[in-house]
Amino acid sequence: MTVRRMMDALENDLATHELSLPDYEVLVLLSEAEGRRLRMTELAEAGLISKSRLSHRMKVMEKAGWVKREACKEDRRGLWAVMTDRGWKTLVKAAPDHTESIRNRFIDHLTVKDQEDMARIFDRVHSQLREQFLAEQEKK
Amino acid sequence: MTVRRMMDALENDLATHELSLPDYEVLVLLSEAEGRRLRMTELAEAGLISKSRLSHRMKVMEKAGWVKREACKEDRRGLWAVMTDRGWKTLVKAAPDHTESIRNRFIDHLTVKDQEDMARIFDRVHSQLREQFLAEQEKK
DNA sequence: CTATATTTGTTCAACTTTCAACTAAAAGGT
DNA sequence: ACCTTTTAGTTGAAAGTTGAACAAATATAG
Repeated sequence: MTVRRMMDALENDLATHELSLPDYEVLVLLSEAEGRRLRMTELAEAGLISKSRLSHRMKVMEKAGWVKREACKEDRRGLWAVMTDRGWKTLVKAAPDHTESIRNRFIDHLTVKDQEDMARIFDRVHSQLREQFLAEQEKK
Repeated sequence: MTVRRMMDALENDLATHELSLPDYEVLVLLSEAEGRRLRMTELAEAGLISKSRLSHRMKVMEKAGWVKREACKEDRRGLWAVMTDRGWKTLVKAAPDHTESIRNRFIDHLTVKDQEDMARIFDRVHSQLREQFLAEQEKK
């Protein structure tokens, strides 16, 4: 419940920049990548979304001009998802507000110790989930 | 990211009972209510979803036989969302597994102190978000 | 080499969610 | 009483998501 409200609030704050949270995340992932580009599959996995969903989403984001898809020479099945300058600018403009809104709604209300506790706990849960996830994949 | 993975895992675990997380939450809310019934609007607000969404979802859940809608005498515009026996049974069957899966994927990996820390932090964030939410509503 | 299996990304159909428009009943104001 | 506004809930179209089926390219095994 808390988490849901949090997400809603962040989503809402991002809307000022005409971005949805999922799209924002895609841009962040690309921005962090070597050459601001990732193969579609890498991007989908990194973003924890399905290839199908990414494919659809890319169509929209491409039309909006934030990204483009480029053929991949090394593997002719593949495509590079590339962030455009326009996408970069949008992200650079949105990021400070987003960070600010996280700060406002979350971090500022915690003591330093709280933050450390959170980090520790999330780390633990995260690695646990990854393990379970991998184990469940195995079975297939 | 951690949160997303967590939700995905829980959703997945619930699928055994043919329930989605949102539907499960609706059932839980009804189960906790006086007479296992709530007015549509109350339910939507409690579940943090839109009335329209609830309306659509209820149609499906009604067809599945978990809930039904009853006319409301006091206010003839209104409807009661009522949990059926069938819904109750489904919930009773699913709940232990769901709890178990939360335990598995989350709680068991935390010390008692971690749990206390989490609770404290979430309480704080939650009440903060509620305040901000209310303040933002005011402006309209 | 060649046949088979796997991987990459897209597409289609079913379903869910959102947003704005709408009906009907209840409340309020004059 | 009468007219306006608000509230309850639904609807329909558009947008988003999912999962299975698919074509094309590559990798693997005999």
